[in-house]
Amino acid sequence: MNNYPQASRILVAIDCIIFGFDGKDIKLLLIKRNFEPEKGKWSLMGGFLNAEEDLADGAVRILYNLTGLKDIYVEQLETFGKADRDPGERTVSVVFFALIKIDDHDSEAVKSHNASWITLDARPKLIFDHEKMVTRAIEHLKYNAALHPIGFELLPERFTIPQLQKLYEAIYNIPIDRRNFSRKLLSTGLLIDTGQKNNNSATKKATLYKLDAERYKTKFHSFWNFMPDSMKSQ
Amino acid sequence: MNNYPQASRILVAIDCIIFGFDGKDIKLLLIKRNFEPEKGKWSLMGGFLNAEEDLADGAVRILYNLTGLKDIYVEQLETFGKADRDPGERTVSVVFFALIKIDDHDSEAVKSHNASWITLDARPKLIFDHEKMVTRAIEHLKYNAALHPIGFELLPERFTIPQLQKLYEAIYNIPIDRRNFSRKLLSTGLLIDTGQKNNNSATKKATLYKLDAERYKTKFHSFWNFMPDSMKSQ
DNA sequence: GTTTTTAGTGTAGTATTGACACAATTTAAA
DNA sequence: TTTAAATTGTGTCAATACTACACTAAAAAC
Repeated sequence: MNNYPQASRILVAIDCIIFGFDGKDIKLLLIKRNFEPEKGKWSLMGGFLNAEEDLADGAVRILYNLTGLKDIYVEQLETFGKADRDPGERTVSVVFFALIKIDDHDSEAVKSHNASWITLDARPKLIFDHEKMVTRAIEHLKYNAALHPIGFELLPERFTIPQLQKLYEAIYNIPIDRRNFSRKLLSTGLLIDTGQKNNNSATKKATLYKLDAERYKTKFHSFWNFMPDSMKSQ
Repeated sequence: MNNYPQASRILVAIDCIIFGFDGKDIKLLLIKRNFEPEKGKWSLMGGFLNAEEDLADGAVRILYNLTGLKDIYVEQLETFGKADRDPGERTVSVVFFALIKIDDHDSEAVKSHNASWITLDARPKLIFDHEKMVTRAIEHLKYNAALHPIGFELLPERFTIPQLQKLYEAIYNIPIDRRNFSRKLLSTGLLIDTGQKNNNSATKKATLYKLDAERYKTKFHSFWNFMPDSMKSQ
């Protein structure tokens, strides 16, 4: 069966931008390629879409191979399709955006892929158009974290409001007023007080919250103002 | 040169969702296929990505073929990649989202492609997964028109505030308070009073505005609240 | 002229936000 | 044991933005 004899068949790649948060900095999971081409250079984790594989399944497969995690937050970000983007052969790359709880990942799998967590500031030069992909992903993170409750995906299941604030301060690289932030967050009704306190604090222990899973699902697509208005015009 | 001998080469299609506004309803430009496969059925305008063509150029080419327009608002929306989405052959489709000023298009080109403007409510069953693509595009329009000044792309260069309001009411299918809408719009500083009045009105003639091109560019990525808050939680 | 329809502006009450101060908790050092 | 330092939790007030309204002006039809 060949309905489209004149059309070109093209390689379809999948590349993954994987963000994590260590309590202080936003980090990217990048691999130092130990295979050709471009062996020894830094790149995003990726692979090719298989002939009979759904696109979304391909992304999950590649993310699982690197992190050992299956239930992580993934969004399709954008497809990069400049004709000359891969000098080896014409390749269209579908880029996925993933947020993971950094402590959950399988460090053996990461090590075997020659991958490392690298802060955004310290990221090396990347192959092909991967730097553009990362830039686009950072924009996406900044844009969406202000409107939708995705920040939680980067934190442990139980987290404190100060932790969440540090996360947002890292994303936007600005200081946020503690009191206004706390008021805004609690008013969303997304947070449930677990009754527990954080114990890795050297001073006053903060309350541990968890997400209200039901509300999180139903309200995910609402718009929120997680950030001060002044930030949103940036 | 074949660096990736084991990977599969796949057809890459481009499909375009083209929105227009006739002053009353949001419309979609759909084609009734006069070619195989699925001849006689309704679908989105599309085509295959050429071997040495940039992805974005492919979208512009396909949009130009159908509408005769080159400078239109286009965004990449999402790539659809279910393994079985095209029964003819495995095809990954990159979907583009376009907004056009409905009076500007080349009606001869549209006619020759067997295409028609169809209101959202009246749209027929579409081939493959095109209905999912349309649903996704409508979501995207609703989401983005509330936050960014994209509605203007559907109106003539000179437009009135009541026209703009009818557009937003059509997008969200809700009535909007005239006075609050006008105040909010003018406060963005995006509108320039042309000094002219609309003359296709049977009663009081409305002021014609145009976009402040400079402000439009620099402020495009700011968040705005074009819609009442009550709407945004839907 | 009078009526009908649409456009343009104003205002008062309410809710949200931003900028701030103060009290409470915990550990470590004095 | 007390004190200091750091961090968390809560409260208040003024400014701003939003909502729900009412009124005036312009244009054409009768």
